[in-house]
Amino acid sequence: MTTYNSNEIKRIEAKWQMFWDENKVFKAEARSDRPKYYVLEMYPYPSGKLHMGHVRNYTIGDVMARYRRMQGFNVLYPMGFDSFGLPAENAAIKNKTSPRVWTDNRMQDMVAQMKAMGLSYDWSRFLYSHSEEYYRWNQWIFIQMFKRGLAYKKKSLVNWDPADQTVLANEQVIDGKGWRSGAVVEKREIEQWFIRITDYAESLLRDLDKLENWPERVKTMQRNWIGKSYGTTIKFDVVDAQGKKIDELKTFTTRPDTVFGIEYVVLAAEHPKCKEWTIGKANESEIASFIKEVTKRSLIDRLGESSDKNGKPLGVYVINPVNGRRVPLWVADYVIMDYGTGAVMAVPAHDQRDFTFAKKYGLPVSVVIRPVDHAILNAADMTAAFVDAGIMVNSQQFDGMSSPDAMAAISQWMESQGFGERTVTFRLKDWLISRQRYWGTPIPIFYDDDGNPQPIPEDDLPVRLPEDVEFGRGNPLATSGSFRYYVDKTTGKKYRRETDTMDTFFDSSWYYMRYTDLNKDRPFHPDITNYWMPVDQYIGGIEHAILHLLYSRFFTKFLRDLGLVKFDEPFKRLLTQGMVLLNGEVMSKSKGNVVDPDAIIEKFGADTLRVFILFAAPPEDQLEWDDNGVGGSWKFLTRVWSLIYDRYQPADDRLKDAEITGPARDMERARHEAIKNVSEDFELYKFNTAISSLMVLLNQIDKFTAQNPADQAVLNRACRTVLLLLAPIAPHLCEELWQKIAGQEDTISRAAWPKFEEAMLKRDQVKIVVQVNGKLRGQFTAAADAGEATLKQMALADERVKVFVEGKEIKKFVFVPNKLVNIVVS
RNA sequence: GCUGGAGUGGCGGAAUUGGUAUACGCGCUGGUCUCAAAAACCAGUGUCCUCACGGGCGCGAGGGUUCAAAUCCCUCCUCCAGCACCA
Repeated sequence: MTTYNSNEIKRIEAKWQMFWDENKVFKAEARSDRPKYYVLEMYPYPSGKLHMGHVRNYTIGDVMARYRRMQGFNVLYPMGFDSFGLPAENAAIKNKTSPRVWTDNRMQDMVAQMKAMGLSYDWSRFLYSHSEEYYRWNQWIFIQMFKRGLAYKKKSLVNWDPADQTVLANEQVIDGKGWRSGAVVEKREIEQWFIRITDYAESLLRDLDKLENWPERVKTMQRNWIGKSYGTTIKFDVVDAQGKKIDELKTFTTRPDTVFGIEYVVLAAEHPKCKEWTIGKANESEIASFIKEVTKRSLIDRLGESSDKNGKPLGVYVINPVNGRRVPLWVADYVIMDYGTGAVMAVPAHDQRDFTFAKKYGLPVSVVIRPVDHAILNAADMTAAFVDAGIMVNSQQFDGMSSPDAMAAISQWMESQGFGERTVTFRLKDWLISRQRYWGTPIPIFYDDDGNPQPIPEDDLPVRLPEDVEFGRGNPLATSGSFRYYVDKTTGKKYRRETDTMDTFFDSSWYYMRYTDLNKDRPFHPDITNYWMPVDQYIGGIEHAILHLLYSRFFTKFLRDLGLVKFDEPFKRLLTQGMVLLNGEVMSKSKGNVVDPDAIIEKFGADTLRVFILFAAPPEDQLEWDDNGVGGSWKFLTRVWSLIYDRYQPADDRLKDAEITGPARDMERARHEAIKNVSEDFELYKFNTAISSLMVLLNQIDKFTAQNPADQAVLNRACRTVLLLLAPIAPHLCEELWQKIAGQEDTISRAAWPKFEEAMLKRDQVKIVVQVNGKLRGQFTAAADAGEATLKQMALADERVKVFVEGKEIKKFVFVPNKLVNIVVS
């Protein structure tokens, strides 16, 4: 017998990886009578090498894919790369190469590692977003959005790095400086491209309810992100110091019950009216410099931990429409322009922010709701705002009402009076997709003579990334001689071209549909895509809970509205795997606490790595790396190897269930139990307990000795079952034994998943546990399905039980069939 | 602060239609084999009392419901994650 050692493993694993590849074992059928199943992992960024997080992600997906194939599904299980993005460009600058060369090399390395892990991808469907065939259709989708008004350009305040000449994301600004250049970042108002995802806010929120097999956590995060709130928009007359009406202003509130307590109204610094209303006034320059100062600070800075609030009175006033009171208008840094209307009615008595602000600037506080259990709430004594529900006071006809009732009554009344309107507001903002960077999909737009954006004709797609560019000084596209102009083919006229590229989240919002049909002449074929989609099982990190998963849902709804697809949610079942930790900390290169998957594969093989990563923790939990645990997984596979080698003997396996008796019957029952447990666990991704069930079965095999040919047949069955159940988890070892020992001709990857029979799980004798007053006092074996009377008699005959029952009155006898009895005594 | 999730041996974790708490694995202890070590194999391993038989106590804390609670209810504590001046 060959021993299962490092060298042997390398030979076996390489052998089967080559076999799978050459025989296209995992190729998905284009059309099939079999039911389809689409398993997908979030495609990775080609960072260089696989880390344990990838290993965990792909191992889970691979087990699901292999399991479904064995169950008879036509499985689609593809892989690709999210290969555009800033790191490639930075690496290219650093290493004096092109982003394309750098990226292609990284991808090649990672594909080799994926193959070494034995992942059963259909490599004929490989894709990557920097291929022209892919980004061409990215551009096409963008144009469809543009044509329908969903992609638009608007001025927006962004982080500008003056050294690198590019816009930076908020995450790339550290302590007010660019992360790479170290230059102090400026705030600039620049025209940017946005996608009107807010048009879909309502359906993105509503359809979360359809996603029964998504983690509650992810759905909650998306709900919070979309942030729907019901409230009232109130219209105020704006008057000057003399009381003359000069304009109107709208505010949004979720607390219409507090309108009688308004003491001032605040505008965000970005609100255009701040400047307009102070032009030519004495405070014009004071206000202008305040606005400049506030807007200069980054959003993170402004809304950070500090609860310090700053503001200035504008010198104009508004009239509260509910009681005719004139209150001052302020500008302050605690109001956000892009939520609601950018203007807020301030009620210091009943909102903590307004309270803090009012105290700081000596503004009055007036109570309009009192606590239910206090007759009075005195504004002078308040140290914090009263934000709970209560009883209305100082609110005219609404006095005495409960504040929740008043909320409805007041908004209704304001609506009938014409100055209020019930409104729904979302926190979700439009998606800024333009980047002043090279390594991304060029936005397919040119500007006509009037400067209006026009789509590049679809015949001219793709808008290719030029190769003859210079890196290191801002966006190479903006300085490229060949790229900057679009030439109309028929007229020969030159137009200025859009030189921004797209956020890579745009690329990743539909790649899962592209896998279903990689034809170069279309993004995908509706019929084929409708066959495969939605993705039945999607697996990825929780860090994408909002961005990627929300954008993908949006794309799906958009493409459905275009009539291209028939489904409206892309991912039926979602699994978010937990992080891999070392000594309680997330593995990261910068911390230097990484375990290299290659090193583990080198020493123990891919199968051991796969077993460990699945066995160490349930997939959604954090996983603590443990070298000893890896040793345990290794030992388990070694036992499978040597035990099956040792025990499997050619025998006549034709055997009727009825002929199986004695210890063989127990062996056979253990086999059926294992099939049941593993199958059920796989459905719920409980791979850790599935493996433990396999260990239990293996222990049973170890204990069982075959006395005759019938026993041997039973033993052989058990051995084959171990291989079949373990095949999705440790495929190389199982293929080898399946062929070599069990003498099977076809690959185990195509073998049928075993079935169990309920009848075989039944026992003739069952263990009955005896409790006295709920405490465990004894146990005995009885015939299955024995009646209450029999069990009572047997329980009372137990010596230990007697001690606790003797001399006492039996008040009650509790009986759980085939499980336990409980004798209740006084 | 809001939202979601979780607290079980020395460790990773099982067990939730209420019914033998700690499956499976790691570690540890003892043993077999060996000149020795490693590997492998066998036995033991919640805790306290007891030579032992056996018993008390044990699933974050406290209470409750029940014949019976890790599981259901109430109050509280701790940890993790996400969001956070959203009006």
